[in-house]
Formats: sequence, structure tokens, C-alpha cells
Amino acid sequence: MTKRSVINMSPRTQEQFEEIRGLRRQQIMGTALGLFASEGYEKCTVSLLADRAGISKGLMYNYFKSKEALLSAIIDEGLKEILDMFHPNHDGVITTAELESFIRRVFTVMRGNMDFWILYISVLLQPGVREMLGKSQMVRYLEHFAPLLTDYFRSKGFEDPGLEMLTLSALIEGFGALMLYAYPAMVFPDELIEKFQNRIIEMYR
Amino acid sequence: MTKRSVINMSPRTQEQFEEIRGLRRQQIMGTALGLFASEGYEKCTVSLLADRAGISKGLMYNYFKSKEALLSAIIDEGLKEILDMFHPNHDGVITTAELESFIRRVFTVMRGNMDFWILYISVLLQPGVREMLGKSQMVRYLEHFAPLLTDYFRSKGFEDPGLEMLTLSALIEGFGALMLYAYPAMVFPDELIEKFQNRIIEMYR
Amino acid sequence: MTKRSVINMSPRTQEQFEEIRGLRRQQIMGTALGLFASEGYEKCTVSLLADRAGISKGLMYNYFKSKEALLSAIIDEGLKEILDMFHPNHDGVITTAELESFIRRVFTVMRGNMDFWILYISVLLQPGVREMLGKSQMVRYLEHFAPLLTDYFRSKGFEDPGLEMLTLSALIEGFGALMLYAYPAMVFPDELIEKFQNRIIEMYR
Amino acid sequence: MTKRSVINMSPRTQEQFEEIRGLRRQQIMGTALGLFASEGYEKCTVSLLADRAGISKGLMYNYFKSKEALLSAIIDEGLKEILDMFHPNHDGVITTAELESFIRRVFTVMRGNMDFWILYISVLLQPGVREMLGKSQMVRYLEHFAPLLTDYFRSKGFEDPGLEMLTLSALIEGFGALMLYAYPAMVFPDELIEKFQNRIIEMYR
DNA sequence: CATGAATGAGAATTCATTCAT
DNA sequence: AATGAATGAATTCTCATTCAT
Repeated sequence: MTKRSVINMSPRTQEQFEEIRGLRRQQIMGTALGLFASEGYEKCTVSLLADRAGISKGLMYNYFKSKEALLSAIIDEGLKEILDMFHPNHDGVITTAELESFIRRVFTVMRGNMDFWILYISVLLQPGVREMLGKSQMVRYLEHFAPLLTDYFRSKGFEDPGLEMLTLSALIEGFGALMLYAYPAMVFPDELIEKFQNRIIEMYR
Repeated sequence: MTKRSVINMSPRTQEQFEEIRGLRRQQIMGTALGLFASEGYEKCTVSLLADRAGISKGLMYNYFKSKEALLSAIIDEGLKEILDMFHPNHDGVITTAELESFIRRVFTVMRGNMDFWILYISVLLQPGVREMLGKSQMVRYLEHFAPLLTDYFRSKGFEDPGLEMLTLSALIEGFGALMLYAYPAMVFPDELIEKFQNRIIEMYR
Repeated sequence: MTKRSVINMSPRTQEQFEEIRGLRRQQIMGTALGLFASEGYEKCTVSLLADRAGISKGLMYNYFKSKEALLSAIIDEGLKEILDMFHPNHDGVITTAELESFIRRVFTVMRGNMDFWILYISVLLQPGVREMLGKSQMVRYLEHFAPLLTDYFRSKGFEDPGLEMLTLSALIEGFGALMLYAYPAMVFPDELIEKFQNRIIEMYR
Repeated sequence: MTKRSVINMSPRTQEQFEEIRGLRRQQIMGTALGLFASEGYEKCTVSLLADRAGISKGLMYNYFKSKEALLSAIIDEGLKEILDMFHPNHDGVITTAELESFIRRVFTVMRGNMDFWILYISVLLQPGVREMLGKSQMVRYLEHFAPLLTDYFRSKGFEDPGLEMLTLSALIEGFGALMLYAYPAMVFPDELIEKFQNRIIEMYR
């Protein structure tokens, strides 16, 4: 609206501010995720976080109402991001190919988001915070997925679909848990993981 | 247990003192385990702990050098207690019966010590505390047990003993993880657990 | 008031700038007065103020050196405005009619400036800020007015002019205080106030 | 219960602890009253308070849940103490002697509790805190007293008891307000106060 | 052995103010 | 003139630990 001289002294536009905020927000959340995972949420102080993110302590509160709100945002958006990787547009039936693809993606995602999982699990283990996660998208997603899997197992002629669900879940979760315990000291060789995945896929095709 | 005559007003013997100390110690550790698991180690204050244990704050420091020493003691003695359930007097070879017995015991122990596992895992997930656990007995035990299992799988003619180790570990850990997530809201039906155990045993006999 | 032709695109004149500045200044001060009174000076943050005034935080500092300078300006100009209502062009003697007019005006002013009084009193009660008000115009005005009133009482034959001063002051201040306590929950009925005023006027005519 | 050697190493008894707590509590509240009044509640930091009280910052929180809880306790107990000075055992009727005694006591109490009044008024003026005082004992007391006074004025033949209530209240409040404004720079001479009191008593006998 | 008042280092949070644009 | 991101000093509050009794 206002016309200005070539030496642009105009205030930043709304879009510029929003871009700045978006970038900073991501930067803070990224730094926090790493620190919350490596130091533990309680042990990681806002001071440390600000230091590592290269910002002042106060700025965090410009972006998040509290340290806990930051944690909440990380979990919420982290889950959303992950769940988005499993295109949730199902037709209500799972095919063998879809199951294979699902399993492969789960492993890929797990391996690529260790920091997030550490944080997610450690938060899950603090019953006081469970309400925070509440009926999180993860839970809702699983509740939606479980019956589809059960149907799949039934259609494949498995005697006890519930037992298969448990076994598959345990295999996946168990692998995740083992990685978690080993991380970051040890890394599972790609080859072994490949064989492990294939075995699971073989079991349920 | 020790009964003393009512007229005996002589100072308590050394043994009596130690017995009293031992009981108090157990009482504190038991209370702490429950609280550390339910509230989280960081969130559980010494004040709360003392309150719940029915003692003064000062007394805790009479028994443990610090809050962290208390945690350490709980983990160490908890592990010891658990490991003791797996008679460690091996002759260097695992038989099929021993494996079956081992698996059954693992499940039994897991189901009966949820509070301990929650605490153990949540501590494990805080890398800053890993040194504390360091080469804990658990780790040492597993390092001792792993090659025996590998030998077992090889002797049974399994093609890839390493993959079997991973699969077995994942199944067990995975079940534990699922219980952990579900606890305390949900309990797995005994019957399902039984079937799950049997399936694993079947796989590796 | 100044009207400028639509086609006049020439840079704004000095006067226009000053007019705009003056309006903004008044707008900020008005908003601040309301908020300082309702929230308390300390509790009302610059952010809130900017929000409510529909300006940016930075702009406030364009008009006032600091939050405290803003408070100072409100008090100073508020007092000035109020004192202006009591035509300060005295001839050195108070007549009965002038006293009556004075009393009526005091009540009118008090009732119409509750927000200002709340702020003024609450500031007065913080001795740390008293220096700020220091020899404010109010104080100077009263110091000027008091001897005139005393003279008036003496001329009317009152035995103890000092006691009359105290009584009159107390009646006025007291009414103000009662309104303050009641505000904004309760409003005194006009009729009662009228009677109260008349009584005071009666007492001192 | 426990018998001990002459060198008494026994822990403090419950009573001893309670005595200590009671004394400390009073000491903290006393220091805080003075500081809240002289510096203003918001301006007086917990650090300053702790310094002046000769205690650590943390200790205040051992006795009061928060700075605001401390303020609340001061107001509540201060009011209680003051109201206790007006033996509330009325028979439902006020006599002339009782009114005189009441007025005299009000003045005495006001003069002796300036710090408290400053604090009380400055809190009253912050609408956000009014809920804190809520239906405080002061308000309840006044609500109880007002109809009795109205009855008294009616029985004495006053034309407009409501106007008398307002006048009396204004005179008392007004004197209080004047003292407040003057405090601590100026003190009203005892003689003047005496005359002022007598005048009021005279008016309503 | 037992108590809980007291400490103080450090954590989370707030907010007036600055400044690049 | 106007914006709001960024700062950092100051503030409230927490809690493991000590210690006199």
C-alpha cells in the first residue's frame, strides 16, 4: 500500500514474520527432540535447550507456552509426520502386498526416527503424562488398523487371528525395543534387519 | 521373627539392629520402586517418598547416600533378585527343557514385576544414566547367555543362529513392550499369554 | 480538523504528523488508564496494552520512553485535566457560592473518573512511586487551596477552622473511598449522592 | 516414651516443632506485612522478603504455598485480629455508649495498623484480587453491622437513616484515607484526632 | 535411630525493552 | 511511523540435601 524509497525501510510483511516463526519453531523443536531423547525430558533444562538452539531462554516461551507444551508439540507433530507416511486411505481391506509394504515401512520409519521413539516411549512410561498423549493419533490409528489386520489373518486361514496379531506386534515392537536398548552404542547390521523383515513377511503372507 | 522376653531390657544386640535396618531398607526400596514407576524418578520427590513410606526425609539419607543411590540400589537388587530366578548354575550347555523352562520363567517374571520393568526401561532410556547401570548384571548375564543360546540354535540345526537369537529376543522383548504400554489400563488374558508362550517354545524346540 | 484536498499527494505537513501523533498518544493513554486500573499497573503488561490498543509493542516506545513514563503521563495529564475543571483563576478569596460550586464539581468529577482515581490512589499507596508524583500538581493545588478554605471557615465564624478543614476533607475523601470500594460492583443512587452533597453544602454555608 | 541418657539427643518433640513453626510463621508474616505495605506487594520480591526476615528464599515456601498465599494469610489473619477487637457479641441492638465505643475503637485501630490498611486497600484496589478477599470477614462483618446502625439512627429519630449511614461511613473512611495519604510523611496531631472523634460522636448521640 | 526445619543451587517462567527491517 | 522477533535480567518456585536436636 505504502510507497517507499529504494532503500526499503518498510516493516516486515505478515508473510515474512510467519516464515521466520515457522523456521524458528522447527529449529527449536528439532533441537529439543534431540536433547529430550539424549538427556531425558526432565534432565534437559530450558537453559541447555536455548544454548544448543542458539537462542535466548525467553524466546522459547515466545514459541511455546511452556516446556511441557513444547514436548507436547513434538510428540503430536512427530506422530502426525510418521502416521502420514502410512497413507491412511485404506479401502477397508488389507492385501498381502499392503501388509508387506506396511511392515517394510514400519522398519524404515523406526530406524530413521530413533530420537523420536526414545522420547515417545519414555513419555509413555510416565503414567502422569499419559493423559497428555490421551487418545493420541497413534492410538487412534492403531485402533483403526487392528481389526483390518485381524480380518486379514482370518482371510488367510490362520487359526487364531488374535494370536497372530500378538505375534506380529511383538516381533515389530520387540525389534524396536532391542534397537532402542542398543542405541546409540550399537547398530544392527542392515543385512540382519533385511533378513528379519523378510522372515516376518514370509510368516504372514 | 526373633522373640525376646518382655523383661529383657538389655540393649539390642547387633543382629537385632541389623534386622531392623534391613526391614526398613526393604520398606523404603519397595515404596520407592512403586513411586518411581508410577510418578517417574525425576518427578517423585524425596518428600513424597518419605511421606508414603511413613518416615522422615532425613531417615532416607540414613539408609541411602542420595536419591540416586536409592535408585541404583533398587535397580541392582531388583536385577539380582530376578536373575536369581534363573539358576545361574549352568554347565555350559542349554537343553531343550532348559530353554522351555527359561522362556516360561521369563514370562512369569515379566508379568509379576511390571513396576520394576517400567522403572528399569525408563532409566535405560535416559542415556545419561546408562553409565550408572554400566556393565550391570543384566548385561553381563545376557552376554553370558547369548553364546549358549547361539550354540543351542546351531546344535538344533537352525540355518542362521543369529537370526534366531534376534527373533527370540524380539518376541520376548516385544511381548514385554506391549505389556508395558498396556499397563496398567489393560491386562492380557492368561490364555492368550499361554498360547503365545507355547508357540515360541514350539518354534525353538 | 485540517482538511486537505484529495489530490494533494505532497508529504504530510508537520501539523498533520503532530495531529496523528497526538491522537495515537491519547488512544494509548486511554487504553492504558483503563487497563492499569482494572488489572493493576504491575500486572498489566506492555504486550496486553499493545494488544488492546491495537498497536505493536514497539510503537508504545515510540510515544513513551517506558512503561513508567506512560504511567507518569497518565497521572500528570489526568490531574491537569481534572484541575482544569476547577478554574484556577482565584482572586484569593472563596465565596459561599464558590465553595458550593467547588463541592458539586468535586463530586461530579469523582463520579466520572473512577478509573483514574483507582489508578491514582493505587499509585499513591506505593511509597516507592511517591517520588514520581512528588510535588504533583494535585498536591500543589491543594496546598494552594487549603489556606483559602481555612480563611473561608474563619470568616464564617467557625470556631476551629482546622477541624472544619479536616471534616470537609474527610467527608469528600470518605465518599470517594466508599465509591472506590464499591466500584464497579455497586453504584450509589443519584438521589442519595444529591442529598449527601446538599448536606455538606448546608454544613458550610 | 523412650528413655534417654542425660545428654539429651532425642529428636524434637511434636510440640517443639509446632512452636518453631508458629514463631517463624509470625516472623515471616510480620516482615512481609511491613514490606508489602512499604514497597507494594508486586514490587516486594521474595528475595527481599527473605533477606529482611533473615531466612532463605526456600523457607518461605516451607510455610506458604506461594507469595500470594502469604498475602492471603496476612489479610485473613489481619482482619480476624482486627475484627476480634470489636467484640462481636451483639444482642442485636446498638446503644449510644456502644456506638461511641465503636467509633473510638475504629480510630484507635486505624491509627495502630497503618501498614495493614495500606496493604488491605492496595489489594482491594486491584480488582483481579478481589475474589481473593471475596466475602471476606470484613465484608461479612459490615453487612452484619449496617442494619444495626440503621436501626440505631431510626430509633434516635434521624430522618434519613441511610444518609446518616453514608455520612458516618464517609467521615470514618475519609479520615482513614487522609491518614493513608499522609503516611508516613505526616502524622495528625492527637489533639486534632480527639476533637474529630468527639465531633462525630456528638453528631450521632 | 529419627525428625523436619532450614538451606541454596538451580529450574521454569515473565516481561520491559531493543532493534533490524 | 510501525512491527514483532529477540533478549536477558529478574522473579517465582522446587527440591535434594544437611544438621541441630
